[in-house]
Amino acid sequence: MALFTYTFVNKVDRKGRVSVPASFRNELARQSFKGIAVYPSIDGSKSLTGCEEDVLRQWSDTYRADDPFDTVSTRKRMRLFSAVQRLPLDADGRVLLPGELLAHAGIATHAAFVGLGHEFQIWDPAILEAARKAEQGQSSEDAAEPELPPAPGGDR
Amino acid sequence: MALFTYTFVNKVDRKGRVSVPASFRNELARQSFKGIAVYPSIDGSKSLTGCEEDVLRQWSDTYRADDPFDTVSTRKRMRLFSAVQRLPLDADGRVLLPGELLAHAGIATHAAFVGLGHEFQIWDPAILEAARKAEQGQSSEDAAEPELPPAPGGDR
DNA sequence: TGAAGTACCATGCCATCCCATGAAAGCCCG
DNA sequence: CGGGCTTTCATGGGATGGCATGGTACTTCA
Repeated sequence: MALFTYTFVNKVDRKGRVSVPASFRNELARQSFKGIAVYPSIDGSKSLTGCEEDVLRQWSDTYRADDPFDTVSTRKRMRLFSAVQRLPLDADGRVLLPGELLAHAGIATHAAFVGLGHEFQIWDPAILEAARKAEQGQSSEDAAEPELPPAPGGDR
Repeated sequence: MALFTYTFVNKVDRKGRVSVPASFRNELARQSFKGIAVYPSIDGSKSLTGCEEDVLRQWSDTYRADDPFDTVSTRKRMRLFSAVQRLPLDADGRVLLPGELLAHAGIATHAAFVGLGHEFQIWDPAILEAARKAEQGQSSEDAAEPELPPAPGGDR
């Protein structure tokens, strides 16, 4: 299973192309489809989420057991799957981010690939920085959750 | 499970390479991935923390079962994984510390590998010494907290 | 025929690989 | 017990290949 870590900032060229970080590509190398699955993040943030196909498949399998009359399940699946795009990697390890996705994430010239374990997110670096700051401000009132250490310093 | 002990000070060359102490490497030898996982220490100190990659994999596997709509899980994973860099060992047992991590820890020419049991930290030797001194100063008034033993004597 | 998308090629930097050196520790054997 | 040999480590440098990035040619569809 793929493991995505670290935060890489790459440039987006005029055509909307971005290099997927080499370490991410290595994690993807095992699967048959040479590309990534990307969709607007469902946590409401201005970002995109990407993962392997296998992860989507696994989620689909869990929803499969749901009651067909369960409208919540249907809404979730719509939210999750209806906007997923499978972006193929070109020969140089880049993907073309469609304008729709770029707009959703507010990405213009740079894209930050953020490793989240089995999946990753793509952010505009400035928006990401702002989101981290905002969360750090909250984290003090979040102290009720002892299992989670304070965020590692926003670097760079 | 690996057990890291003692404090080793090694040189950082112009390219940012450091030899991982041989005794640490021996502890890592069992796992498949030949390398270490490093991230800015979450205790706020000017240092890096390192561990085996297998530990990350275990964390990732537990999160993997989470519902994709669980935003708390996503936030946790962001804090856990977004700053973790996986550094492969070269043939001579060295890793390349990226400039970002060197800057965070204030490391220039020397790096102190500090064993902490199942994980370890990487410090600039001078900063480590200062931190130990500062802690020793506090330790008398800190005596109410028995969990923290007095800092061991300087290394060598 | 133009515009948009796609595949292919070019470049410069940096990480990785490979080899060399030297110091220290362990080992064997007299 | 001591001297020389061997091995393990830490360290340095040069060379090669990968990677991010930019551009150009070609294809496709309206």
